Amino acid sequence: MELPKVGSIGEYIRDQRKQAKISLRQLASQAGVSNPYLSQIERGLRKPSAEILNQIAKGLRISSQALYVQAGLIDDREPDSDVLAAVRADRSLTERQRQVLIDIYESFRKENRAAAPAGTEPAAADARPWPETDEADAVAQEAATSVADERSQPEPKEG
Amino acid sequence: MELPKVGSIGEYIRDQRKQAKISLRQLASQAGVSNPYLSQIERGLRKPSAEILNQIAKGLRISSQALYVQAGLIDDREPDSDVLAAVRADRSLTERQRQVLIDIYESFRKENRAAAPAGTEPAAADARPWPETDEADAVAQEAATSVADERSQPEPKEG
DNA sequence: GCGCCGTGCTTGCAATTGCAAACACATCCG
DNA sequence: CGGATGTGTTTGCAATTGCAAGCACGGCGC
Repeated sequence: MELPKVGSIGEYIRDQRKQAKISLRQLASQAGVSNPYLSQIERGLRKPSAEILNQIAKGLRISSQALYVQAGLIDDREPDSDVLAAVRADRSLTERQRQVLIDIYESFRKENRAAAPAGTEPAAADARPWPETDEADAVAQEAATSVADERSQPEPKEG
Repeated sequence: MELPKVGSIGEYIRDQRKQAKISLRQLASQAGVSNPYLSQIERGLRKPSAEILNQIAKGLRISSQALYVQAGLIDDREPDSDVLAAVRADRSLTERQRQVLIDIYESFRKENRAAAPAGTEPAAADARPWPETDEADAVAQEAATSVADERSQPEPKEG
């Protein structure tokens, strides 16, 4: 149970690198690791240490935690929808914004439930990076802008 | 220049272990690492990998992130606000979806900061990513910690 | 044709991780 | 006293990390 996980982190890194449109050597340079080693990491042949992981995260300009989670190093047993709790508890959001976030989140989960029946992970290896392609994406982007603009009628912040 | 930093993480682990009132061997057993190796880690003679760190965190019943921060692997002041932490930790999302949610959330907050600077914060961009309102702050803290480690957390060791 | 620069991959190799076994030192019990 | 049993530590050693050097393939200018 040790190598398969490494594979996922490798795929994830490579995916993110492709998304950033940079070469392996370039990322290696920015991350301060050697090119061949990064190559091996991406192909799941090597298991990078936390330090290397952190460097790569910096080179990719993504959160180290995202990488750790992907590497299964933070995957404690609370992967579920604490997101909803956090969103509901976030008072810096207007009611409308909150509802949008909840809506989007739930639509995502619904989507994933349909795609991945039981216990299977999404794996994030959709090869489809950032641009909107799915319905949910488009909806989300639209909702984000439209609702964000709607701040002109702020809510009383405290019921 | 081999292990200057490691000392702090070792001390931290030993400190936490003492606080938990368990022996070195006991923690080693619970964490699934060898006793001598844990001894060396605590004395800063060895630099544990992320996996080992994670296992030790589990053995100590503390959040892995706390250890990573101590190890200087996250010291990068990553903006970890409640919702963001929850979204990042949610493994039921694909990376794409995660990015969308994060993006939307941040755009909301940005809009709100521009619209209602509830307290006139000068440059909270680098210091504390947390909200300003006392109430909101408390709630957010609660949400964040509950997500970060659902189990009991005796003392987060204020840093 | 040839050389040059760009990509990613393979190959040894020093340095390090992480462990099993054994050690030193206490404490407790016969 | 002799011997368990507890603590943390030291000592080799296989396995692994991470790198420098070099390889193979491809595109571009001459």
